Amino acid sequence: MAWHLGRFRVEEALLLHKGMAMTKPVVRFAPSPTGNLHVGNVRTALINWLFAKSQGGQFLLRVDDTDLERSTAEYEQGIKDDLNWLGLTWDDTFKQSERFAMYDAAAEKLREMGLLYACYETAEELDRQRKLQRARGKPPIYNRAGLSLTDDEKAAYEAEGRKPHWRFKLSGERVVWNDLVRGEQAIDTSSLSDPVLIRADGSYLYTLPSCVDDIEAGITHVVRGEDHVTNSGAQIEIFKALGGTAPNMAHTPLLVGADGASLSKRLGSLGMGELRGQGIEPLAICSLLAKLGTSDNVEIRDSLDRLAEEFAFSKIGRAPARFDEADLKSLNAALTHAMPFEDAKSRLEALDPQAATEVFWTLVRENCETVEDAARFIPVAFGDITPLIDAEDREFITSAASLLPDGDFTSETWGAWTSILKSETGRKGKGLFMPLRKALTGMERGPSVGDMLVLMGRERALRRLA
RNA sequence: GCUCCCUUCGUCUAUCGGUUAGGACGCCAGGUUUUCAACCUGGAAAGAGGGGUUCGAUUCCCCUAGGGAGUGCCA
Repeated sequence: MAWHLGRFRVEEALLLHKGMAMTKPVVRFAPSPTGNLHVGNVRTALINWLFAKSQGGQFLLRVDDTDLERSTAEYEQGIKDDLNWLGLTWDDTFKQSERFAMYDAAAEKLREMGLLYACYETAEELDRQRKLQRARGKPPIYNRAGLSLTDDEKAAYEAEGRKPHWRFKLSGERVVWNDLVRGEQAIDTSSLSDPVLIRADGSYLYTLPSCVDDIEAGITHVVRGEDHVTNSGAQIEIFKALGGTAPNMAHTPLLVGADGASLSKRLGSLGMGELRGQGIEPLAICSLLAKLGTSDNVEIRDSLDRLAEEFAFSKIGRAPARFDEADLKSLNAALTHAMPFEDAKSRLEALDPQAATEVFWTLVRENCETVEDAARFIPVAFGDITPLIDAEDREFITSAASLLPDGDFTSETWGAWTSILKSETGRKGKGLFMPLRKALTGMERGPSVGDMLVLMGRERALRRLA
């Protein structure tokens, strides 16, 4: 037993030592401004952010807008707005479209090394080749024809008016890394096509700029979805060719829909704007996305900092996790039930200034799944409702009205009133309370009637009992 | 087609060969002397299938099935 303890101490000390020796992580989230953020994107952003914060590191926002055609300023702003709304603030941000000179220099370096070569096939030709290979049961890998082109042949293509696109020459060897989520990971680059780095129109695909920026920004960890694992294999070779060391890699399993099928079809309706419009709180989204697919229980957390404290790559599983909107709603309900008035205040004001009081909020919040649900109870307290009075209860309600205690309503009123009613009418339990609830609030469910009674006041109460 | 990854209650998961297979969410029942919510107590609920290895497999290996991803001049 003693040596056991001793051994644990040693391991712990080693871990501690490693942790202290490790430089603070720098991570980045790199969306393309060609659309809005959806839950999958947000999860990647969140995991990066949580990891950075958990280690006291930096979280950078890199706008991958090398595709000038599809990128828009609106989407870029939308992404930033969404991240801010979620609380995923960044330490620094930059756009790839402002750094073409750096990419040009990197491309030139690769050309000089003989690792970037010109190819002249058209997209259609390449497509045909791939189909042919596939039909023969072979993997559709680029045949590297461009690599053996003579200067004359290239000149002939250029004379035809063809412009080259440029591919990176993969080593053909196995690239191995220790993935923070997947463990030891190996990609056989001989099973990959040499990636196109520069299009025929001279524009860059994300592959090279991403590596250049990661090196330049000192990115220590690339954290993204597992749809990027093969990209990582190729990019590690690019990192090395450019003289950098590849960052640590972490590839998280993708999210799937509640039915276990791909989430992609649903993503359109699950933008942050949509969720916000449904009254979903940022923390509900972050809590779910931070815990889903991990060994932690999926529970609401009251702050991003708390989520960061609990974050660890080792908790993330390797199987795809199901994203269910119903889970989001129930987490949001839990958050709403306990939400402090201050957090709800401005939104209550937007519903109705009268409703923006602490008394009202703490009374109704446990019956709300979203802050906006409070709207249902505003007419009960401050306006008019249609009383629900069943024929068989008519007589009871009339006598109830006549027995209403005098004076202003207080927290004592309800108890006093119902006690009298109980002895006068012989009614008790549900038979006593439910008719009163339905008459006074017009609903079968809701917050405590006694408290609502105080809020609505004598005049409204009498009107409803009449 | 080919390559990679995955498969434990409905869901997220724990289990580092020997457990009454544990927890959480959800669900069901009861309680808390009106409802809802919250809370408390209890309950139902799982190792995809088939082969091995082993004294013993949820755990290790293989096959099958199912799911995810990649295989782009997308990211």
